[in-house]
Order: sequence, then structure tokens, then C-alpha cells
Amino acid sequence: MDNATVSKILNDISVLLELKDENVFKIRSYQKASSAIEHLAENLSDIYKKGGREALENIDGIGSGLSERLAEIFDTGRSAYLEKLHKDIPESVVEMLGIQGVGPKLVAKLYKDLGIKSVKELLSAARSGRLKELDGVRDKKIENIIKGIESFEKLDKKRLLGEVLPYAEKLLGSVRSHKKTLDAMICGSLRRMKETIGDIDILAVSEAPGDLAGYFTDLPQVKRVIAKGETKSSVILENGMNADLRIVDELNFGSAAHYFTGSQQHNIKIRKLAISKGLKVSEYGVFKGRKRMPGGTEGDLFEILGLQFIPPEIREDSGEVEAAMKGSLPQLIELKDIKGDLHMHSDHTDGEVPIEQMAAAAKRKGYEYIAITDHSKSTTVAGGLDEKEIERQIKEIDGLNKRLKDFRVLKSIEVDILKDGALDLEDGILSKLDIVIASVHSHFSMPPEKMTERIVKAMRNRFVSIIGHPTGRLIGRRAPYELDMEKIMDEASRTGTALELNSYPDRLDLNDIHCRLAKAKGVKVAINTDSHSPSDLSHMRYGIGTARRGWLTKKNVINTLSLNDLTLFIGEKRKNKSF
DNA sequence: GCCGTTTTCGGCCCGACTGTTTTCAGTCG
Repeated sequence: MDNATVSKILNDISVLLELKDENVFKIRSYQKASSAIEHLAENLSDIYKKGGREALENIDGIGSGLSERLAEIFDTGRSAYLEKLHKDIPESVVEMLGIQGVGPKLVAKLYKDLGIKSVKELLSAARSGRLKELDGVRDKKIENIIKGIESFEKLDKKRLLGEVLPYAEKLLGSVRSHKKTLDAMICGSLRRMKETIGDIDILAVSEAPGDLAGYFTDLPQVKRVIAKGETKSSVILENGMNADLRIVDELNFGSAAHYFTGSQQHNIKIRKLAISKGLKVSEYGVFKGRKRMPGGTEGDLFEILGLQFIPPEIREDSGEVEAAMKGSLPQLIELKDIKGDLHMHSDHTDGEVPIEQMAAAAKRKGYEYIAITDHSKSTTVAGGLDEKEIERQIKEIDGLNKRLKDFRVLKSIEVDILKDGALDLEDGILSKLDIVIASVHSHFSMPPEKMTERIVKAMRNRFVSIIGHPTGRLIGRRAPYELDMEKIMDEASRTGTALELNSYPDRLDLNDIHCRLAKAKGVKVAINTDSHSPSDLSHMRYGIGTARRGWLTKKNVINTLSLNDLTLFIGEKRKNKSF
């Protein structure tokens, strides 16, 4: 069983406990454990297999009670506790929690006192006025419930980072354009560069907070105002997303940015650490008794607590606070470290423009090299290239390289890994290329052992320098193919093969957790865009964000190397005649 | 349910906004 599944079971339990009005700290324990497991690089099931319940209890947030629940999950594949909780509360009741402004207390009352079991039943009860039978529910509340249900479905959906970030940046631009705005930034999961985003958080400093709040809630893209105050406003946007604007004094900008960036688990950890030092942390600063400690930046906050600056992307309470205490945080990779892009398509296959235009676009980005990696013949839908067409492309690129100054186009191919792990092209033609990416584009549903063996076999070809989008997932549309990632990584490390972090917004494959595992296993990563047009080159920042979430440094990533060193890396593997 | 350089029991992050309230609970992040 994978960590995501276990994490979800614990989270589901916490939600049901909330509806049962259980002890809030018990609920928080389940939430904390769920989050800890979600961000774990190693497979929890393996940890249990190797070290039993004792090994589980070594993980922060897991004690004897939870280790027992987890042991049952691993031993039997299910949780009797969750099933028992679910007997009292059907899934359709839980779904009502997704409505803005409807929380566990209200859902419990709706279900228990009125027998309302679903969003649909809630809507008709709201319209008929039956909700007034409940204590503390009056006209305004009913009106909000109806409005909440109207945007319920859209709100529920998480969206891709690559969709939301550009949209949020426009919104940020609007906030910044207000005359009284002194400063503004994006916070929340967007700043942490999570692969999917639930809502948009913007923090601002303004000379006239009331004016700015009014301006924000009146923006044309705002569909509905949920809350509007001097310091906090919340709206639903025309695209169905939730956006919050928080306005603070300049003095508090840093501590508010920290608080507003999260994650929640990270904030709790930081605030607990502060308490242990006799301090208090809130969005208004660090306090000793009533006295506010000097300094207003995020850096100051960390410094007062005796911590290194923790980059937003790794604020998940997955070891970053402990590392910052010891001063052992890594220097995370940055966009400017990238010297080239090793996965892009041209109009020879399914790309939109000629090679020369892709090269020009990459050069404008300040890159030193790119690889043109068109598809191979098996990928017929994309017009994959056969040997003759590759020979022609080689000649074209050789010609182009003679004309380009201080830039190099690497001759390459994204070769298909066939069903049995063989490659779509013979070594003879591969050897004429500068670098080769091998990817799976067919037969996605295979037993995990078979899929693992298939990719391992491809890695054993000395011409394969990179495995493209290793899990094949399309976020929200296609599950990753099942494989033994640890085995793949061990083999990648052994053969000197890099794994790709594909930056395409719906791929981000490897994901953040995989990146951390790759780092631990000494596997090199290639952060590529898989660009099909010049504008796709800008997707690199999503790959960098994911890499940073996975604690990667410049040294872990091959396309931070100079062309010369990259060539050495490729050559090193090619020296081996067999694996 | 977790956790412990004061504690194995008694704590557990902190604050804004809304609606229904005469002092606060519920929700959200």
C-alpha cells in the first residue's frame, strides 16, 4: 500500500471524528500523522515490514495508538476503525463539508436533527425554510448556504499550479496597481509551489486598508464576496476559485508572510518551537511576553528562533525545522542554475515550430544548450521519426550549430520504451545522437513488476541517459503507472541514468517526494520542459518549484552542468559495454 | 492520540470574520 493511500485513510478518519465532535486534539493527531505520512519519502509499508510497530513509532506524530491502526491497515489492507466510523456517517454527509461556510458542527446538526444526508437535500431544506428549525440558523446563514452550494462543485476541484500561478500573478498585479498599496505578494500553497492549488492567497501592505479591501472585492473577476474586513477579505472568483486578501502593517509583513504561506503543520511546529523558547509567534510578530521582538522580515523571525531561513517550498513539517535548527538545510536549486533544456519537440513531430525557433527561444532564456527530442517511430500519433528521418534531422542540426554562436543544439530523440523494455530504435542510430531520452508512451496498465522490469531494461542500454516522465501520470486525468520506484532509483543510480522531472504543468513527474528519494539514493535528475512550442519553455519554473520541494540542489541536477560536464556525464555511461 | 532538559498527566498554534449573539460559537486558514 502506498503512502498516499494510508495518508488518506487517516485523514478520512480525522474528518469523521470531527463530525462526531471528538476531542479536537485527537483529531489533530490524525491530521498531523496523515500529513507526515504524505510527505514521507520512504514507503511506510516497507518501514513497517522491516521494523514493525516500533519503527512506525519512531516517526514524529505516530505513537502507540496510531501504530496499532497502521499495523492493521498494512496487515489486512483495510481499517476496521474507519469502516466503523463510516457506518454512522455516510459519505454523502461528509461531502457537505465541501461547502464554503459549512463546517463539522453544522453538518452534524443537519444530519442528526434534520436527517439531511446530502448536498442536494441540504439545498432543498434551505429553500423550503426548514433549516430555521435549527438553533443559530437564521436568514443570512441560509442565504450563505445556498450561495455556497451554487459554487460547491467548482470550489471542490484542485487546479494545476501551472494554471493558477499565472492567473494569481495577474490578480497580484491588480492589487499592486492600487494607489495605496505599498507592497504585495503571493502566499499560501502557491508560494510553496504545490502541484495543485485550492485557493489563492495574497498579502498586502496598504496606506488605506479599507480602500484596498473594497477595491479587491469590487474587482471584475470577483463573483461573490464571502468576507470583507480591514485586514482580511475573502472572495469567490469568476473561475470558481477562492481568493483571500490579507492586509497588514508594514512592520508585520514578514511575520504575516510566514504565517500566510504555511503550511499549517509547519506553522504549528514553528509556534510550538517558539513556546518552548518562552516566545510566541503569530502573524503579528515574535513576542516575549507583551514585548514584540525587533525585526519585521521572515528572515528575522527565523533568526530569533535560532533557525536558518527555511525556503517556502519545503515548509511542510517534513524535517525542515529540525534541519534548520542544526544549520543543515541544503542550498536549493534555483531557476538561474539551469543551463539548458533537455526535452523539447520540433515540427518534425508534434512540436509547433522549427528547431531553429526553439533554439532561438532557449537562447533568449540565457541557456547554453538544448536537446531536440522528437518522438520515435512507434509513437505514430505524433508522427514519430524513423532512422532516415533522424539522419536528416542530424544533418539539419549540424548545419544549425555552425551558424549559432555560444549555443549548442544537442542531437537527440525521445525514444519509445516498447512493451518488453526494448527500445524503438537500434543502438546504431542512437550512437549517432548526443543524448537519448527513453520514455513509456504505451501499455500503461501492466503489473508493477513487469512495468518496473520494462524501465529497468531500458536503463541498461548505455545510450539512454534519461528516463522521461518516469511515472507517466497526468495530474487529475491519468494515474501514474504502477511501479517499484525504489527499484527504479537503485538501478538509475547503478547505471548512471538520470530520471526526468518533467515540468509540464499536468505532469510534474518525478514529483516532489520522488525527488527527495532520488537525492537520498544519489540519483541524478534532469529538469526539462517537454516544450512543444517556445512559450512552453516558461514551464521550467514549475519543475524548479517541484525540485525545491524535493530538497534538490544544483548538484543533483544534470542540466545545471556546463555543456562540457554534461557531455562527460553522458560519456561516462556510454563507456560501459553492458550492465 | 501524542508527547516530555520542570511534566507519564495535562497540556496541545493563533487570530480574523460572520452571524447570531448580549459575550460567543463556528468556520477558515
